[in-house]
Amino acid sequence: MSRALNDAPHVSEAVRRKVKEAAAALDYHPNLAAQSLIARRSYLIGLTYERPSPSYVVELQNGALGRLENERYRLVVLPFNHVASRPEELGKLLLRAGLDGVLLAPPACDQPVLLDMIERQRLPYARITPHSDLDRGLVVAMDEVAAGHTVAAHMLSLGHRRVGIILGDPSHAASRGRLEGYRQAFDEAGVAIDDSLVGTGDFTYDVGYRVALELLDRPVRPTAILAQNDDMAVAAIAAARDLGLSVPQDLSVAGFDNSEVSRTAWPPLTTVHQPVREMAWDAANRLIAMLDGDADSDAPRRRDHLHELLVRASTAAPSSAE
Amino acid sequence: MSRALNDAPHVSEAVRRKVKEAAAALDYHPNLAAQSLIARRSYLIGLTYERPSPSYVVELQNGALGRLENERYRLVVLPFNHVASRPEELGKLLLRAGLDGVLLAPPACDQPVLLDMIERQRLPYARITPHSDLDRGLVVAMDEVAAGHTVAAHMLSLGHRRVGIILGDPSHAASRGRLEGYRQAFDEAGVAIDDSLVGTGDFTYDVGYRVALELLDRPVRPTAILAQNDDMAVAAIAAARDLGLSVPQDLSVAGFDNSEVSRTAWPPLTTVHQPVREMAWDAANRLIAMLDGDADSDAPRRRDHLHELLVRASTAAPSSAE
DNA sequence: GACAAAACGGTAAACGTTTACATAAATAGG
DNA sequence: CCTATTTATGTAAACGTTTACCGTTTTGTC
Repeated sequence: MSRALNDAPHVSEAVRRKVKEAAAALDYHPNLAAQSLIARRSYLIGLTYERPSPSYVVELQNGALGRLENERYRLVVLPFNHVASRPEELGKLLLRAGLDGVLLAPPACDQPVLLDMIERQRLPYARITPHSDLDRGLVVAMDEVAAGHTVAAHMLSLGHRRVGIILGDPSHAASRGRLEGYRQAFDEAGVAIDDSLVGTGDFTYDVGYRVALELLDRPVRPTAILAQNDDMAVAAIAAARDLGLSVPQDLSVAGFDNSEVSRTAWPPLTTVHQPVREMAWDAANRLIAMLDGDADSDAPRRRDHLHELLVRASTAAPSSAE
Repeated sequence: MSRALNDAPHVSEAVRRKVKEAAAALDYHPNLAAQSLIARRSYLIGLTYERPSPSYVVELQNGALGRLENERYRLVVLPFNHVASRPEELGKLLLRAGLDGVLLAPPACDQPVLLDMIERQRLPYARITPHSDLDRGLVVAMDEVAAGHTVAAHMLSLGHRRVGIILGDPSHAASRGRLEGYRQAFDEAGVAIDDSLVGTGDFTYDVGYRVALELLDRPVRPTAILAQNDDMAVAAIAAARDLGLSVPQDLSVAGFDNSEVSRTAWPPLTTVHQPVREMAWDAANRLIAMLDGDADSDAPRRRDHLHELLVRASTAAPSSAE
């Protein structure tokens, strides 16, 4: 009888014990499908991602699993690349997987088509570090402003004053947030941002390289470059090298994302690490809260986590000759 | 009507189309719990592992996912470390997760207690690279003999004749298999294994170091060492360095496993890579075959995959002075 | 055009739980 | 001791599918 197993009221202690003993003796396990059917819940949470970097995927997964541990929920992994690459395909897969909710990491979390499909079916979801539509659904992100502030403050504290900036794609919220953080740090240090030293990239290596060349070609060269992601930062290092400048002696460079390339680059890149595990934990946490109905309606739909600055060999104090 | 959606016979084309259109219009998705209930299947396959190495986990997962793609089955990840570390706990979790089958990677696949529990509940399972009880359940492994052969043949082909061997824990099947492979390669090359140059370790760094010191202390020093895993191989490198020998000039060293340390060691270690992805694919494949009932009863319960030799900087021809 | 056979469509039982409800038993109050 | 109240237990409906069964319609053959 289900009442005994589930510690429901209106059942005597004696019967409860007997039932439980019998269940243990037969090693009986309740049928989850039947429970799901009646509860109208599968107790399955999906996780989609596409990042090729193993460490990212594992961090993401472990974060979510950490929250799901000791819960009834189980984690189903649904990587994007294992499916046709069209968001509609992923959407169908998600909707057919019978999930109670889904965690969306980039790039799935930024597919409006996918979000439309999911919302249409009323499938609860949480987005991890989305780059656009930041007010849609439950969002867990990094505080880009704070991160930008930290990395800029690091450069300024080393003594750099002529600092070049390579922006990412202006349509990305991260790009604007990081720039805002730079601004705050410059303001606090009483240093003005030299607009002629601000170039606009698009997060790709190639464009980053071109912008870096332009910045380094100025009559008064910057002593440091803040790039809004690692790809553009390594492009800046390459550009510097091609101009006969060495990093960090002649030029300090900092990136963003703690990507694989930031570690393998030479010199290794000072960069900002996203607290992936923590964010995934939080995303799972808020999704569960939503599913279990004890969602604070006054809880913010978006939550920002703190970054971590990784100081590596690509930044140093400007040489006194400068 | 379910017959129309499921392309069952005895339903007219017209009705079928109409039903399908209506279903699409309402974007109806069949309730998986109800389907599971009647089919007595959850279409969930579990994956347990404990390896801290992200690349291993991702390879494992991607291999399994690669096979599950386009199947009804979904993959549920159940890492060991996220649970209490006792195998009984993991067993309970597995049995309660309502899985149709489970893929067991080390160390879970080597827990007799766990296997007992799983078998008792008739939960189908496949073991990936088990180290003991190799004839229990469905087993997907690396052909250790072939791998041992390859790495030994590599050493011999470089010209080494006095080759030291550091065995792993003799109770591990891998240890015996790899040694057998060494033997075959030596036989083929017409070189005798010098028993005085064979030491027994236990796969740990410390013991590996001690054994390596002993081997290198012989009056006639070996020019190469075959270690049965990477930890012991890097221990051998350390031992050589402590004796003033440089690798690979004075001593060539090869390991096994392509572990993290084999890449970060200096010099990077020549080692044998397990085809993890491929094995996970195969494990999922055979598990599915079993679940779907089209299991060849004459198919072997164990399958060996081919390794991959990674030649890196720790092996070279013996210096002519030797 | 009649008959057999095949194709089709409707109905209901079954899957294994939970839960609401009804009934029965125990307890308490008058 | 009887009634009112609480507490315990049994029963049946419900969850959303699939499938077996049965009756009806269509098709094909002579």
